[in-house]
Formats: sequence, C-alpha cells, structure tokens
Amino acid sequence: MKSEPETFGIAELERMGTSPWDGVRNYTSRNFMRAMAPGDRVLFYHSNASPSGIAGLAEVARTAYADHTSWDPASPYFDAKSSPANPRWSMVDVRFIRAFPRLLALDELRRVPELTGMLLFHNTRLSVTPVATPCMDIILRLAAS
DNA sequence: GCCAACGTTGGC
DNA sequence: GCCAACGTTGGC
Repeated sequence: MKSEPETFGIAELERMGTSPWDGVRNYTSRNFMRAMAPGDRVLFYHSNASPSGIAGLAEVARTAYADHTSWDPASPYFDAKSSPANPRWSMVDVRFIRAFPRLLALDELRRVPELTGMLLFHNTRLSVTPVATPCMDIILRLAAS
C-alpha cells in the first residue's frame, strides 16, 4: 500500500498503532482492499519520496468498510457521488508491525529478478497492489539483511 | 517541474 | 459504446 510520507508515512502509522487507510479513489485499488482479510500482511510503500520504496510492514486490522471521508465536503477526498446510503469507496484499517531498518528503494527492488512480476512495477499508478507470498518472503528477507 | 502512463469523463 | 480530452499519479 502506497502513501506519500509527507502526507502519511510509516512513522505516523507507528505513532497511531492502527489507522484507517482512507482516501483511495481508484476502483482497482478499492477492489484489492475489499479482498483483504484481517491479518493479511501489508508492505508500507513510500511514494513520491526520495527515494521511493518500502518502508515497513503492517497488517490488515479490519476488513473493508465505507470510507466516510468520501461524503465529507470538508475532506480533500470528498466525492459528490458517494453518500452514507450509497458509499462508493472503501477502506481497511491497517496496524503497524515494524519499520524496516533500511528503506528498500524501488531501484533496488526492480533489480531483484524474482520480483519483476510485481504489479507494483507494472501499474505504477495503483496505490494498492497485491503481493504474492513468495515476493513477500523475499522482500522481508531483504529488509532483514 | 517534466512527462509517461493510464484512469475517468462526457460528447456524440 | 467509442474515443478524445483531461486529470492524476508518481518516477525522475
């Protein structure tokens, strides 16, 4: 799951413990969130950063529910086509597990042959993408090395 | 700040 | 339902 660290980074999640992952306004990403189950591991990716990359590990704490920021006119994520009666957008809750001792930069990840199939590299505009278990294991091992 | 990729909108 | 125009994301 991607977030711009200037807006919401791994440090904020650590401070909060558990946080709603609100503001996703892309159907593909929303659907990936709807498919998540509590306990699913989440890689926290810092986008639009220098460098961008994976900053830590979290987990899904609550299955998808309506993203109420979508009908809040004061929210930057407001969507006039969403309402409490007809919520268009969803979010999950995410719980902090750990920050990696070092950032796994996009550049480094791209050079790992076993990871080349990751949707992260192929649809760079998706803020939520699934990670295959073998990729997850490789990444967690990289983070520990 | 530029630009490529791509999702969304809306006219027809 | 097509597709051009436009907006957004995100790497660099």
